Amino acid sequence: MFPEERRQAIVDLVQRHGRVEVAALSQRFDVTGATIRADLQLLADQGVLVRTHGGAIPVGAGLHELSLVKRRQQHGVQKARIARASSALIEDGEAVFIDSSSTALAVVEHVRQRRDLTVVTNSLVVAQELLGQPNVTVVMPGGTLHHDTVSLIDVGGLAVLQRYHIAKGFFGAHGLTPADGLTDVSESEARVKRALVEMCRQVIAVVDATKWGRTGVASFARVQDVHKVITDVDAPIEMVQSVRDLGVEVALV
Amino acid sequence: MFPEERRQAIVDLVQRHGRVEVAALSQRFDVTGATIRADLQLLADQGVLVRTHGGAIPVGAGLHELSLVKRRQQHGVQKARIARASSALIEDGEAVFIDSSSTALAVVEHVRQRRDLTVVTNSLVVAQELLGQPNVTVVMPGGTLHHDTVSLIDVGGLAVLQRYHIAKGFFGAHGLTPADGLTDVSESEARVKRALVEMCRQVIAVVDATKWGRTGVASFARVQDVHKVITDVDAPIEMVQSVRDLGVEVALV
DNA sequence: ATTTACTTTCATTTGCTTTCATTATACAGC
DNA sequence: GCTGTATAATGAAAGCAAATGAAAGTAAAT
Repeated sequence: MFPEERRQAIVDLVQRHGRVEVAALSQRFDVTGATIRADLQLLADQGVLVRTHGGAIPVGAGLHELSLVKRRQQHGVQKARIARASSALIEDGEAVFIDSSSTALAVVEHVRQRRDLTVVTNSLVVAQELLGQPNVTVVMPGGTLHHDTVSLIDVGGLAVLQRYHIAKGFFGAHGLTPADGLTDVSESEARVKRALVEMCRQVIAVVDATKWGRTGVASFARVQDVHKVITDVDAPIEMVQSVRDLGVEVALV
Repeated sequence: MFPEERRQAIVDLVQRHGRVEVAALSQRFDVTGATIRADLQLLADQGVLVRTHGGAIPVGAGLHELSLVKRRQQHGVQKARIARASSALIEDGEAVFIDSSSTALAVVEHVRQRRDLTVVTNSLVVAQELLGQPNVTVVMPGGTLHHDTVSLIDVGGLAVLQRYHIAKGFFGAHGLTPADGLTDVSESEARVKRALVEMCRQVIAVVDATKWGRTGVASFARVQDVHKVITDVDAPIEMVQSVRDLGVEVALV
């Protein structure tokens, strides 16, 4: 059995059974726990499952609200810094896109002082945050509501955005590597982002240090498609360098 | 059982049962109180529940509660009755439209028990309420966010809905008269509703008694376009009669 | 000869329990 | 209504066993 097959089998098991244990898996596939742990690590990095002590559970097992709150709290300081640096790029009167990642969400808090802004977003949370900001026009694409990310995913719904000229797009990501570019955990999510990357004159990636070197299941932008990466100082320096070598500006805040 | 699973189960319990006790939880999961307390601490820190002496109680999700409170302020009893009667018309597996009026919003509360429902709505509040209902697929049109009604208004964005066959549409209104039909307070709002009336096989107007005889600035449906009016017993009887004379079913609840 | 897949070893971390001093709650007596 | 006391809940600290990640080693494939 190839490692790939084993990993696929693990994914199947965790989906179908709701949980897997390291010990059980190591027995079933006749490998040691260390190997299983490596597999689980890999799959967790890809966002396919969630690692626990002693095993793993499927992604999305937790309430969406829980995960949103959780994600919002994690790395709060770095996110706030990244968000502040990002919002400094926004100019009055522009149209910008803000995606449904938690890092991009943090950008919203800083757009309050801008005037006559148009914010395009597929995130209900972003839209909600901007409600009651009379200086900001919020535009949303149509689509089906995705429970985990609280966002609309449907490429067909993007047609309504055609007439807007979006100056800058702020994209979060599950992972960022020089080779795979920006990646996300689901193909459907990635499909929308891919289309939106096309529509933004400038693509700005907002990713904290933990995202570097991680690869999700679906990529939505190559590094060359990105105009600017905003990340924090903990980002691995050699990876930052190779992204810079590809001609992309990387800001460490 | 993994710690994550236990915590998830605690969240489920506190949501469903309204309260949990440390002693009961520690017995149920076969761990000591100290462990349960640590779990509750963690969940309380995340804002998922509120800690009390001896246990915990649920916390309503921010806007969720807000909208609930708001909704119950005015004509609560009538609206609830109208909503209950309306939701009785919905059948499992259907696609229905629910608009952004407060009366239509009340219908949402009753769709929880339906299976495999598709709800089309341009209201962020409706979408929000249905989040976390795995049995309901939420579809939204694209558009610009209207601050007052918290809804998306943009006829262009409706294209994404073309492929859905919407069985029933529940429309609130600012006013209803035999002559002017259903009217709303803004032309832009009415324009969307007009298009949506076209798309629904059955148009159901949900209006409390105060709406009868009132006319807003823009009408979005003639009385003949409506298949059913659901209102309360306080509706002026002679006006109800003239609507019935036009061949429209009027239910007084 | 080099890469890939895996195992073994081991110091560290995690999750949990137990113990204990402190604090909150309930309620009986005034 | 108040107050003191009994009872229960709490958080902190210490201890323990299982799980873990990192590193070094082994074997097979290319």
